[in-house]
Amino acid sequence: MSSEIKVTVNGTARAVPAGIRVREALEGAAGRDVIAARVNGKLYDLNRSLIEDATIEPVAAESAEGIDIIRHSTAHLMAQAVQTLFPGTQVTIGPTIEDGFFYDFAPPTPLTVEDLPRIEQKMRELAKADLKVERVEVPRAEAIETFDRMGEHYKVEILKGIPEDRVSLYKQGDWMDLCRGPHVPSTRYIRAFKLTSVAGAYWRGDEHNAMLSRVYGTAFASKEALEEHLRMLELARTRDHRKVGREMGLFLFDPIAPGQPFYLPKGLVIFNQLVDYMRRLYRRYGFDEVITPQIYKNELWHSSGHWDNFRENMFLSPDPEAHDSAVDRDAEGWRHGYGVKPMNCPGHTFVYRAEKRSYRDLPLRFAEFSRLHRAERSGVLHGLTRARVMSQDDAHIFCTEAQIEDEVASNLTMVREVYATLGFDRVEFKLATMPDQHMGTEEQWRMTEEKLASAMRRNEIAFELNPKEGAFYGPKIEIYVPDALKRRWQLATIQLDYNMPERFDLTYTTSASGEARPVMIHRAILGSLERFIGVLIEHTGGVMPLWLAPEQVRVLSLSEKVEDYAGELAALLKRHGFRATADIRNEKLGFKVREAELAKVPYMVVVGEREAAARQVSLRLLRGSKGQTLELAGLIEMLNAEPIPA
RNA sequence: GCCGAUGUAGCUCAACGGUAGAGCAACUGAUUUGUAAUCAGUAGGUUGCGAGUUCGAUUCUCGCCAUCGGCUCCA
Repeated sequence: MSSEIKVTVNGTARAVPAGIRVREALEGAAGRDVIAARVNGKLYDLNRSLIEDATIEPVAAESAEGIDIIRHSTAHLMAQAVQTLFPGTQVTIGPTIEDGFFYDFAPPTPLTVEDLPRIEQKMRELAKADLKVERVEVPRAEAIETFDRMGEHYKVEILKGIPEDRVSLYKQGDWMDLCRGPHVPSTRYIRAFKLTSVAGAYWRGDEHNAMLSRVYGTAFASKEALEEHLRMLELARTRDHRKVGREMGLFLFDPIAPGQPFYLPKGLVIFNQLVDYMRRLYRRYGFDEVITPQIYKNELWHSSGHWDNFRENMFLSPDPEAHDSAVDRDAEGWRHGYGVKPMNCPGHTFVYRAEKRSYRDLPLRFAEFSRLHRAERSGVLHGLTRARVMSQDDAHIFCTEAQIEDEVASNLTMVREVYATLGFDRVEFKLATMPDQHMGTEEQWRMTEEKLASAMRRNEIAFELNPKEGAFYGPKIEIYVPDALKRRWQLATIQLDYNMPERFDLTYTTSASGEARPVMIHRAILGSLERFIGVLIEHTGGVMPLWLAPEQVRVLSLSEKVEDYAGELAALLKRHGFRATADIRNEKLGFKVREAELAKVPYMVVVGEREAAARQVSLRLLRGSKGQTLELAGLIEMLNAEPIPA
């Protein structure tokens, strides 16, 4: 090894002594905001020594990589604080996540939220102490011995699973952790963080393993960025659909029916408007709507595979006519009993089989909005976004192999149209490919995956791969939508299914008078109406476009004298097809305006004696302009001009 | 289901080992109102449910139910 190496920074190469630290090698390029560096493409600590020629790029704290490093270092800082405060606590893993980090601990007694302020305080002390973060490489066997001596059994288990002979340890003060790195040069670089919650989490995500205490937190390069993030979280809290739904009188939940919403009149307006919208699209895109039974004999679920794969999530009932309706679900009474459908697909195969199908009939597109019930485990319920009953804008397309691409392409066009209409302007697509457990040959899979990819390319859709995440019966396109609060939701999916047609022995007559098996495409665009409405409420904060607004116009009367005029106006608006009400209560205008604003009524129409005399209205828009005076015809015209998607 | 927390009036919250209180909402009355809360009064609770400890439980303990934050699963 020569005693000099060549480093290239910002395109300028120079010779430096071997063993120089990255920070020194960067020289002037390392400003105060640089926390790490990319060395020959790999992330390095600033404190790490260089032993060979290198091209070095500084990594700024604010960059995506920089923030990730800060979060990881903050997780370490937190672990150090926790182990200092709670002796006997073992550390496990502490990765960064989408907008923060967590660390799983095995403490003598579970951590609680009350512990967070103390932990944060200790973290601040440790950060202030400006502990140098040092990387040490040791043989794996030595690391195992070290952690074993420390009583860190989880770390030992992790180490045993690492293939490399040498591993890196990070030390700060008297604390040490196994870590790939890189990290900030010293704890002083960690200045903007907040611990957000504690939760139980299983070791390695397996419920058979020990329950650990997971502490979530977040960290940013600057206090300002942290505060911005906390503001977003606060906004998310105020927009929580469970809260907004109650305030706006859209739906309610009651312990008498866990996980199932009671749609109140106003909430059902939104539901029905969405369904109507999809029905209009179905006419244009060639879908036929059907309604299939809600409750089937369990023979169906045996055929479809749901009995084996989905039974835990189904509401089952013994045969009410059986003499012995045993409570044991494996007993005969249950096997020959009934199950409430959790999906529409098996039912649709019967619609397909209603006639002998020919290639000329295909593609057949059956849509259904029926309610589906799934016995979700109690701990996962979450308002409308995770319910036990839902209606999907579900459809199953039966087509030939050759038609797959066209059908998928057409549905992708529909997906984009729907999301653009509903105000989700960014949509992300992923292609989930063959999982390890799958039916059919690898060759078939590659071919059909290519069809899905090609359909996306035809729509000029850029997509990522989601390797091995397809269903066992076919690949799928996963569609993600980020909402106004920067959270990603998966609502829509398009899935190919070779399994269901097989199980129900579906066939069609080919042009050569032969028999062939159709392919089934499962697809939903809004996904479940319930979840979609929940997401829509949080996306919009409850402020709906006119066509979705439960109450579109509210006429606010100024005094008893114009009560009749207000009532007449509301009636007129209703005749024109609008959802209008009149607020003729004995209250001041300011009070009525406030209530209409809180109810998020898009159009407020104020009438006093002036307006009544001239047969006009004074218009106020939700969170917008006020005081515009209009003739009645002008008002109707204005309302009619609002877009209603077709 | 598992871990942690919570459950008091329709809603938001207070109280506390000694017969539960406020604001908003509701109802009644006064006020007749000009673009985000007019005033006064009335009514409203087996403190989630069930046990236990105690002279006495909303308060302490246990079980159940539900909810919240996660795990897991998924639309």
